[in-house]
Amino acid sequence: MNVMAKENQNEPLIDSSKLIFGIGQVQKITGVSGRQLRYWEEQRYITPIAQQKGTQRQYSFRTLFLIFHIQRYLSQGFTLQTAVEKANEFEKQMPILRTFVKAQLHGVEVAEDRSVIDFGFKDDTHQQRVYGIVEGDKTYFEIKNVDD
DNA sequence: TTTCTGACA
DNA sequence: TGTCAGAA
Repeated sequence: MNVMAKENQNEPLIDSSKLIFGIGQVQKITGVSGRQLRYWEEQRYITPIAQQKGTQRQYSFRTLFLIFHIQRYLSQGFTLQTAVEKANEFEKQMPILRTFVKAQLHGVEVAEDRSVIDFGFKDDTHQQRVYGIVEGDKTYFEIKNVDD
């Protein structure tokens, strides 16, 4: 049997809601120009934190993340409109992925050649256990019977 | 110094 | 989208 490292509980996460970025920071982090950010805002693709008239824009971590992905899709050749749609779609998938991973990630055993991710039992019968194998760039699943 | 809005050889 | 101007 493999000795899995039980390193769950990622509780102490930073309050992403308190992470605010100025337009200059966003430019450096995402590579998106201020001109583009203002244009995207004008097109209502992104929305800075509610501010008044000509004050400096502030972006939430959530928005920074969205901007990052829009830029990522743009660099892949998609049009701005499509990039925005894909970025928003990805954001919808995030909570689903988070929920699944948080519930199914039982442990990770790291090794140089072959790392193993423990996804727990396949089902309620607790007869088989699912493992995700990572060998360099190669990844695949492995299901083992829990025969004692 | 940085950011804001408006404009366009 | 870049870039320049004039102001904050």
